Amino acid sequence: MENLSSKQEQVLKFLVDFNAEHGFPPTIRELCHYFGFKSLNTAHFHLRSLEKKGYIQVHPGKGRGITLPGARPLSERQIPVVGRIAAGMPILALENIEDFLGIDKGFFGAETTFAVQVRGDSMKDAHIQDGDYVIIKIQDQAEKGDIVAALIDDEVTLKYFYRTKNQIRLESANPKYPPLIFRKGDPRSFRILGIMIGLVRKR
Amino acid sequence: MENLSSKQEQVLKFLVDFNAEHGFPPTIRELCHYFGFKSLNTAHFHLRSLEKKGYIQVHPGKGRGITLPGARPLSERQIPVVGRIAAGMPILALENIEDFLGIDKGFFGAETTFAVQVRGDSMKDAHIQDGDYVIIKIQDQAEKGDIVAALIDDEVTLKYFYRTKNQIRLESANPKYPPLIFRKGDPRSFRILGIMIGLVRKR
DNA sequence: TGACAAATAGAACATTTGTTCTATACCATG
DNA sequence: CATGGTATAGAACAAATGTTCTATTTGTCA
Repeated sequence: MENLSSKQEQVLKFLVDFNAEHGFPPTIRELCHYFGFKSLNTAHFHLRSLEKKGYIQVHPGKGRGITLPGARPLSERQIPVVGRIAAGMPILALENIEDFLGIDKGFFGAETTFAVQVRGDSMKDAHIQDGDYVIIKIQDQAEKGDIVAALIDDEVTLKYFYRTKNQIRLESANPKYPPLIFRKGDPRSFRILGIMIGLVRKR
Repeated sequence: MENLSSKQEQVLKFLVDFNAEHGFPPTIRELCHYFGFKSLNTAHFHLRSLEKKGYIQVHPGKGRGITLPGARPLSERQIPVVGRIAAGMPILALENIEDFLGIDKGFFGAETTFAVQVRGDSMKDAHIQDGDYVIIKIQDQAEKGDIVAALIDDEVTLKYFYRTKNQIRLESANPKYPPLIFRKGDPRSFRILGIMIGLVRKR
């Protein structure tokens, strides 16, 4: 992105601050007033410069029609909670999404993430409780020892991942549950959805 | 807060969505258009109702002058991470705040919250790991069995809380650590900061 | 020095946007 | 049945806001 002059930076900062405080952007006149400009055109000019450099979006003719970066639809900002995944569906198909967590994507350090709510105590030795939301970074590869979300038939499971030459082993973090072993030709469909990068617990 | 009629809820949702998508609130006419209202007054009326019930703020005379609930400066929206607490300081004094978690206050169901990052394994049987952020709702009372954040001298500690007639007992969730007992006249200063209502783990 | 971008001023004008007043209809509740 | 909250329509008007055009100043860079 092109660099900003110091004045332009000040203007951008004002826009961001104003927006954070009021919930809507300032008018051109408010901008003028804040900086003591005596001409509307001065403010207008700065807005156009900022737009040309890609820092903001100006919507001609609309009052307070300024879009600042970071303004995206809620559904693109929050982490979706995925329930049962219909066979063949992409993970993030709307049909699979039960809810959203009020947490910015990116908070956990990855943009393509989803969450699953854990049921049962099969991961208790990894300090994952019944009801916890586990944050999964979407990727189809995993390293040994990763906690992965895997899709077995149309069920999402959370397990430790291990692989040897000719088999994949999924282990629970609870000795009560036996490991799941997949060899070539296993009739169950199997797919890695992603690896665990975080956890959220309410209560 | 007063309850909303279903129509009012729809309007509020539209306001929130519109704002998230564009970065500024809609005009009354845009509201009309979206819902197919044929009179400006219909939209105007809904805005006033929502304001009366405390869900939004309308700024008379200002174009797109609607402030939605989540519109506050970042520092007022995010959960502060508190480190060491200087003696006598209020918990949320700036001096005590190390960082912010990119999570809306209120996500965990309480407005006055803070987070502490857990060190050590003293709460491991409660499925709380070294490095986890524990979300604390600020209050100076606790019930037996609550996990509380307590200030002992100027150190923040996380423990199970129990009290009997004449003593307070703080237990770890790890048999390795002995309980802490407070009786009247204990030379250490003691204060409950709040109770645990959530947890966030990265990695 | 000439060219050019950044910054600013002033003013007229066109649009967009909010306000207010008057009415009507429906529904629940006492 | 009267009352009050919710929901809606229509219209005239007032205020807020964006647009555009013309100029001037200043500093940088070739």
